[in-house]
Amino acid sequence: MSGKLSTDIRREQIVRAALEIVAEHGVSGITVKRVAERIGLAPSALYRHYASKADILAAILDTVEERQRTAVTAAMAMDDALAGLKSILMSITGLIRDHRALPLLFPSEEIWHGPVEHRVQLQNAFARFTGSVADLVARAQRDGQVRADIDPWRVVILFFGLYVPPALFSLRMPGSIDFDAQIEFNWELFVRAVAP
Amino acid sequence: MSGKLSTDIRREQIVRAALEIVAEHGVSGITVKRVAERIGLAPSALYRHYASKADILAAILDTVEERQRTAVTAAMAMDDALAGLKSILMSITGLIRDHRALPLLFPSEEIWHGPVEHRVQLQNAFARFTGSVADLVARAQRDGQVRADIDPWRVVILFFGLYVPPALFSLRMPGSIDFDAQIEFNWELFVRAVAP
DNA sequence: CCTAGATGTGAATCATCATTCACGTGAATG
DNA sequence: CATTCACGTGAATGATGATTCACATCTAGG
Repeated sequence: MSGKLSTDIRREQIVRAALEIVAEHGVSGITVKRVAERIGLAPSALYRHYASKADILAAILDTVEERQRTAVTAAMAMDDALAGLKSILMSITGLIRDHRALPLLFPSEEIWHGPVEHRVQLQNAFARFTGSVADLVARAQRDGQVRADIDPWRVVILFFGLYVPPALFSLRMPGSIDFDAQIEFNWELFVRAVAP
Repeated sequence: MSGKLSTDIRREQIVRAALEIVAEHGVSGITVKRVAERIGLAPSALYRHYASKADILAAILDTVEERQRTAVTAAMAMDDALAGLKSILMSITGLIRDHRALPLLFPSEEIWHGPVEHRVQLQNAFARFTGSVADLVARAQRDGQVRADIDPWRVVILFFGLYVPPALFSLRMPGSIDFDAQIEFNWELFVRAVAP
């Protein structure tokens, strides 16, 4: 019906479809059948483009990882460390707006107890991310934007608290929260909390 | 081998086993076979005690809900509203220590797209919880412990940020975080952030 | 002691899922 | 224009999972 398309396009379609499915049915809701019918193919056709379902998951992780990486790189290049932190926060919230699935992806069992490469991939991406955030915090401390008597790593965890709950709320109780306004609110209180 | 036991005991065993499994394999990892073998029964035996797997999930929700409810009730009875908030935070972290599964339970797809009763049950428990926290925040505002110019509901979401990320971190990257110390840290910065 | 109802079991059923494979088909390239 | 190869399909296959059921066995109450 819908003609043949190149593997490049199909791979993109598959990742996009899978990400949508995660938002609607969770990571364990990703099913070869579901992905296939969402892009109008027979299940078996997916194997022309990815060797396995695990490969699809890996591709999802790649996609998200790359967007996160560019966001972080841009933020690290900023002069104002605190502004860099806010830039990361904004990039992440943008990412979450695009893929509401995101807050379900990190804790998902399929990744953590699936093939080891998934775990390693996620852990590496995560270590890079938290490491960069910690760097920014430390820089902000040197610049007197953040009180110097606290452990940057602790601040990183607190930083996650700025967007994870809003993301979960807007996924699970949509309408009960104004995502952007809440992020803005959380950021302001965060700045207050860590101010010297 | 292990003799026959009363349904009351079996039901408790089943819920406990299922909760352990959630911590190890995620909510979608709950399997009749797994639960059964963990308590030394044949899979079919579970149906003597619960009508279905969905019923087991509901029982899990009941258990967690009840502990949360008693914790909140105690906190609401306190004179000092801010101390009440901290008391809730401490109860929740205790709950999380007992059932590391907890932070996976709330967002899980099995609950949100399973039988409608699950969704309703969870939403109600959640509404009760957030409502109580919001009450405490409002009281703290009246008592001058929290600045009065902010929306209590926003503070509630921020409050979640105090324990959700630490819980996820200690589940997924155990050893990378001192859970109790991080909670204490987050609480202190929270107090600073919302102070008048 | 002895029976009835509560517990427990293994086999069977039906569904879903990932994956494979022998077989079509279309489009670009010579 | 013909061929080739990437792309697509439907029908198996083998796992796994929830659930049922006819049948065993234990145990409490008479």
